[in-house]
Amino acid sequence: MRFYNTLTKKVEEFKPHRDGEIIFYTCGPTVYHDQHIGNMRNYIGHDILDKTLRYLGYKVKRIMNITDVGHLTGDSDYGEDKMVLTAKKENKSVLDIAAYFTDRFFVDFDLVNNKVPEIVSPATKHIDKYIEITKTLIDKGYAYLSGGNVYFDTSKLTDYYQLTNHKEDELIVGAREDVENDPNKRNKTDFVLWFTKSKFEDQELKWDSPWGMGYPGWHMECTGISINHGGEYLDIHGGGVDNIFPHHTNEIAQSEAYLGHKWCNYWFHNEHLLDESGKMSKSKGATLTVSLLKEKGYNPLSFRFMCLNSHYRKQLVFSFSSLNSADQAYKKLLNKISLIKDEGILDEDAFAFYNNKFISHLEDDLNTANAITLIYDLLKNDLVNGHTKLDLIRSFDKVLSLDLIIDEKQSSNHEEIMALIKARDNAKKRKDYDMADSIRNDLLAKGIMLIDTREGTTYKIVGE
RNA sequence: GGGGCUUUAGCCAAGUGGUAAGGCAAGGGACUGCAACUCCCUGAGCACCGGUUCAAAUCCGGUAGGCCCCUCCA
Repeated sequence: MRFYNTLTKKVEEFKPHRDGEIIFYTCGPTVYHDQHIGNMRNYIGHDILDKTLRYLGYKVKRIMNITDVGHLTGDSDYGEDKMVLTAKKENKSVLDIAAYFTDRFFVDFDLVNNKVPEIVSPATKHIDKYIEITKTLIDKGYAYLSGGNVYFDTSKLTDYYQLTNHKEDELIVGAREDVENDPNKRNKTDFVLWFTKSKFEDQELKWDSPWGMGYPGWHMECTGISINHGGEYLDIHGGGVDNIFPHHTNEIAQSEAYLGHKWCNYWFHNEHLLDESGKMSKSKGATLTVSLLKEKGYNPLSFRFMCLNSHYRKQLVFSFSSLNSADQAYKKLLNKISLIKDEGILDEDAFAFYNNKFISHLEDDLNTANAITLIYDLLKNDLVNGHTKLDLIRSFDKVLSLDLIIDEKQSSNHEEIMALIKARDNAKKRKDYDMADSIRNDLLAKGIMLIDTREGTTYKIVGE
């Protein structure tokens, strides 16, 4: 398995710490708002990596956090906690808001057939760990108290910028105008581990700590959760490209300072989904979610199909015309597959041949576009029998998760449907087209679409 | 100002040294009571300029355009 490692900036062979076992951490959602389709593209990318590793036979333990506390707009104490802001606006408690958006997130997560990680943990469940880590960092001299808060001292590290090519002198603090400088910091890249002094006196979620009542800094949760659930060695840590700096950079800093050794060897980052005006943003008007696409009549899997036809490390511009195109292509593909007759016995050579090709595409930095193209090649190959084709596609779908095969041909009413098809054929022979159309329409209303082919009529279940 | 990515047919998109996958759309044809579906056929010399090479979309240099990051962010 080879994929691009942000840490080394190249595509490299993946080797976990323990043979055959992988600890894989994904930065999860901040639940003060809905996650838009761009966020979902990122989770689809992680899902493909997760499922590919399993397909290759690895035992994967995947961990994802839910950020439900302390996500300030900045590391200075002058930000505003988004959870609190939303709670105030909605007149609900912070945890109510978090629970609400967490549920909504997983609805969309499921709509695009993402597999839920083994461990999903809210940040608020690991406060003790954050305190312990912070305490240790102070003891080791990596952290200091200033203005009531605990800061990580980035000047204590020689390779703080290992994940990026930034140069200390060239960093512009406040490249964005909404960021204010924090006078409590010794170095401009220092960041908060624990807050006690907040100008937000109504901060709802606070915990006791050696430094007073307060709450953890933004970067701490991923370190705490991953170490609690994954141990001292992480194999893969993933997220969106925007998290490379400062979030992941700071995670590495505090985690390795705390552990005293190298923490995670592989960093996996997904590029952004853009809209026609540039980067999708939570603050840019209405949030386009997967659920909303569904309401508009799109199959959420068409969106997944669209994402998989592109590469996860390439920016992808979202537009409804490209979604329409993907939607059309996806439907056609399903049609073609539904017409495959389950004939013959498993052709093991053909299975191995195509399966190996499929694996080699995924092993090549997750080339899902080529993996999908392979299905088209397979469909066109007359030398492979239907049964083998179906087995292959069913197998590929373990990774692609596009619901390519609906095994419902033998559903309870199969006989009944076949009888109706026969009745329609007879009606057609009598040229009683009103009757024939009526049978076709009745079945369609029940979600069964008839397909006339040269070899006779078949059907497929279209649902709804 | 610094760092990174990107530019392939109308559109989406593979391809990282040997003379351009696939899909959508479009046109033509087959099938058909009609429709849908399906099947067959048809298209680009790879932003531009220069270099390396027997050979470049693929490597190097430059130019132009687009995008992202540089403490909200997937």
